[in-house]
Amino acid sequence: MAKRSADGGERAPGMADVARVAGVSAQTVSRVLSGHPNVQERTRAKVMAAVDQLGYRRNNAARVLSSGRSRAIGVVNLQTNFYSRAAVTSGIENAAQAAGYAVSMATTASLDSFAIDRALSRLADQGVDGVILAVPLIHSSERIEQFTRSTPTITIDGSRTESAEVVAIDQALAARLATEYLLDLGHETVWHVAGPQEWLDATSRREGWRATLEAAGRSVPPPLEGDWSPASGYRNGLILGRIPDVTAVFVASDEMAFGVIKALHELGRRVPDDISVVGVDNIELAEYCSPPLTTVAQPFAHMGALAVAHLLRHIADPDAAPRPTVVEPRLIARASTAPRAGTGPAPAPPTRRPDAMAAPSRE
Amino acid sequence: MAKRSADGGERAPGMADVARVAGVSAQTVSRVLSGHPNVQERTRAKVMAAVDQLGYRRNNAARVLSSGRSRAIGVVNLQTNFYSRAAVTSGIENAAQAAGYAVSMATTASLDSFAIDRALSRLADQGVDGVILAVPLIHSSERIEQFTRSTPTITIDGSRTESAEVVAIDQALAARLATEYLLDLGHETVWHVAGPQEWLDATSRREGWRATLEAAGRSVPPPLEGDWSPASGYRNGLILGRIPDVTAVFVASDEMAFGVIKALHELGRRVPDDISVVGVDNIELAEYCSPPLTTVAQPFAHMGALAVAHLLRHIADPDAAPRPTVVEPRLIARASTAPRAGTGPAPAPPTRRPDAMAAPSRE
DNA sequence: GCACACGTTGTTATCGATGCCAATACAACT
DNA sequence: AGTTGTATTGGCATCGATAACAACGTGTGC
Repeated sequence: MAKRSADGGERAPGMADVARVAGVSAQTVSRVLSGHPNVQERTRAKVMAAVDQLGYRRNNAARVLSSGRSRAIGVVNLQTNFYSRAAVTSGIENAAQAAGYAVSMATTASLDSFAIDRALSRLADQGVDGVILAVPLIHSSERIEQFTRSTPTITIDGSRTESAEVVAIDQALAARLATEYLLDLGHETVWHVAGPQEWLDATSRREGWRATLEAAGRSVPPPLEGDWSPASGYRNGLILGRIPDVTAVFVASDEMAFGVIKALHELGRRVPDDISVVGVDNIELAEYCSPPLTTVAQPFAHMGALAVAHLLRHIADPDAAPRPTVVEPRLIARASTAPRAGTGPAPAPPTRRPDAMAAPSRE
Repeated sequence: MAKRSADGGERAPGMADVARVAGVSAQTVSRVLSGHPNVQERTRAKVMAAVDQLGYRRNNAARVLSSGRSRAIGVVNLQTNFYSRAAVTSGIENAAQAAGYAVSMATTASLDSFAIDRALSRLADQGVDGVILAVPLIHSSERIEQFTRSTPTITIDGSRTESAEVVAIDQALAARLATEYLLDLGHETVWHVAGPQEWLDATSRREGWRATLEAAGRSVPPPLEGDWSPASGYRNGLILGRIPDVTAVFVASDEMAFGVIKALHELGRRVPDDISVVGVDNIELAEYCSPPLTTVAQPFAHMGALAVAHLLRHIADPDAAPRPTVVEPRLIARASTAPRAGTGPAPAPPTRRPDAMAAPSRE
């Protein structure tokens, strides 16, 4: 019944053992270890000495049971190797760790509400204090809504439920930055390879792209759609490359963008000479593949940290008003884009200075 | 003191509540929920009905405290976005989840024993049943050894401690596959951009490369060294590209390999026409960047799953004999490699039959 | 000089589920 | 019929820490 260390019949020391060695009560040991202010310095020292001597560690399960708080947060994530997911997760872990919170992961292979509900269930069973939902929530369900109502929840990337706070990157702005940059280079219009439309950020990018073109009075080509994978970019590239009009493409992710570029190359269209390509994400390889990819950098780690901050605030004060937060992406110009062939060496003055390269610091 | 649901004064239902509604004892509820065999079907149904009606969930903390097992495993990981780390982690999460175990993450920014010890501490505080150490352990420490002695631990990628089981990819074989492939293409010798030598898999690759060259009676060029980043590959590529002899390079990771290729391009050396490049990892973009990268694929997800399987076995039976396991990598030939320039369409007879892809034999 | 406040420490009840053991019921055997 | 066995169920102690409250000693103000 009791937990025993693996190497013998010895049981791990408990607070009572520490208390005995230090000559105080268990409660005092608890106070010392929790950093409670009202403890005499001498007592504190005695306790700490006993703790060191016994190699004592507090039993987390007992603390959770007793205090009702687990000091753990859960993250629901998609089971993929997308750069963006990993980057956000990493930001979350750092921030949580710094705040003294543990992170429990629950990945889901599918986006249907059933699968997501299962992931949330696992986290609830773990007794997490709060949850960061880092997957798009296409269809919410009654069970999910009930969960978000009873457990502090932050959603990332635009998953929307009634009772959760949202932290997101301004995807419409990302699309606008990319599209305007291409228009400023003299391209007549800009084609788009979108992400899967179940993803809210994919639809936001598509709408941002469309709105930008319309605002500039340009024709809006029919959007293509991929699934974020390089392979799907490649497939779409094989289509785009066969359309003579195409001189500029905004692709909804870097990984798809490289697939597009590969296909264009195979069809004999040069990038950027014949066709300019802009991606989104600024993955680490974006600068080192050929050609270096112009892209829109997203502050993933920052967003993860922000999500944690909001979540902890929400845990501390469940009644605080939700406060949606949007962080801004940034264009990074590289060599996959060029002035439209025929417009000459001096492109029309850009609406924004292309100075984004100045400090391309990754986070 | 008690945990209350966020939306009111109601406390979450406990086993006693379920028992009352079902008209049985709490103990019977526990048995039903644990899948204990000796429960009458009628009783089980009554209990399940009560559980549904109340929306009851077992309190994890109480279970852990009472049973002494947490059904959670910990993973120590490096705080980076390396593809390999993410891929292994994903394999671990799937396998753990399938086995009904939760996963707790602890990332470390540095590899020194102090930082790793802190990560292990956090996991120990969480009360995990076992740990997968997915970072290289350069210097073990007494505290780390003590931890691995008292907690089931599996190390991945060659971190070695006295008392932990090891699951690893055969890195020497990976190096041999790459090097032999290049020699078979007619290259006189093969240069090497190694990973940071604190990483055991980096040194294993370097030694495998060296041994293969020596076995073939070739000269062994001085190895270069990067830090896994594309940028470091680029820096090394700027050096390699200035050495006329170089016709073939084995780079210890795909991301560095693309950095190398970019530098070679900038120096006017064509890949693969002038210089062949082989990477390691088979990241998703390897096929879609230009040129498509010949690389050695590593079964990351499989390794993660294997690590979990071993760990759970070890948790179930702490006295079982450690059983180191090695899984085998696989060469994937793409377009970044070509027969040595000047050897004509028919390369010199290879030192080994170029069947490396078919059935990689162990050494 | 007395009452009161405050800082410090100890005592007790409690969190919620499980392990162990006992008790019951009912079937199967000698 | 008596006895043994087995399946099912309940009672109680327990896991290890914390919350709430009580108790103690000391200083302070009136």
